[in-house]
Amino acid sequence: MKQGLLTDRQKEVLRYRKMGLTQQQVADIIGTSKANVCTIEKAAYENIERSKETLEYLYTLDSEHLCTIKAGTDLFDASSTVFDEAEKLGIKVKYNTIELINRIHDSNPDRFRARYVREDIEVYINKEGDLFFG
Amino acid sequence: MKQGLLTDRQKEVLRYRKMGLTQQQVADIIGTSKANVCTIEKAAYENIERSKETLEYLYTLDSEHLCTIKAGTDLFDASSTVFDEAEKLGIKVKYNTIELINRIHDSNPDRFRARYVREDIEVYINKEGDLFFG
DNA sequence: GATGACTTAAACACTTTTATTTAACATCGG
DNA sequence: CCGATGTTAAATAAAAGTGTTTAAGTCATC
Repeated sequence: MKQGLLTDRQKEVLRYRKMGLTQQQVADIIGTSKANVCTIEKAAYENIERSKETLEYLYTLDSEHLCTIKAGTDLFDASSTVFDEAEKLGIKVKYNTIELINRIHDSNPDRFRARYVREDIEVYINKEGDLFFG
Repeated sequence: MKQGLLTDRQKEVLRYRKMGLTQQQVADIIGTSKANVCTIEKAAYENIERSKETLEYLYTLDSEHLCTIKAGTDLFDASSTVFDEAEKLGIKVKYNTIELINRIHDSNPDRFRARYVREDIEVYINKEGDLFFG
């Protein structure tokens, strides 16, 4: 059983690229073509994407879909929606408004510009009132 | 490109098992042996583990190694070390002592016996002062 | 000590992923 | 237009992962 999804080759490329090297420079260092570096890098990001999807799936296993926060929504409006939808399902959300907003924000800070959501966020809830964001 | 790491078979088994069925019952439903259900379930959990490891790795990519907390260390001593080492690097840790101890502990509760660390913990830090534990 | 729930190992056919080459294509700044 | 950077497609050999069977192995409980 391999540890993690990324191969040694993929990690190698990722590390050099993170350092700011071009694909050609990485290719020279690890002794291959730039086309190959591109392919390896792409495969690495696909693996990362798949890892995220896999863990996402776990949340949905014992949770149900609560609502979708649409891109452009104000974070404060979104939190109202979450509470309303949870109430419809008869589930008490585990967090107060402040905690809820922090949790949404922390789940992926890149998805916000100030108080506004940049891309759709799927919200899941379980019977205990835990929330997950996809 | 498959979506997520889990195969349809693995998801199927996971879902039935989550419902509380025994491996034998699942085996009867999906038409195979209980030994096979066990194998599929195991493979599913290995894939989940690998997904976690993969995303963990991402953190360490834009972080640098701060220190190693040796097995046997008192958690309170460890937190002092973390602050000292971060200061040497000129990075301000994002958390206060209490938050830090909670974060270390939450990262993997099994690694502790009361206040004592049971196995070595690698600590990584990024420029923002975020900490990650490997 | 038999039964039910679960785990493990070996072997197998099968599918998917990986790294690689080569050759072509897109973009953009100078 | 040229050169650098990056992407893509097709082909291929090697490696890794999957589902399956069979047979043997815990471990707890009645």
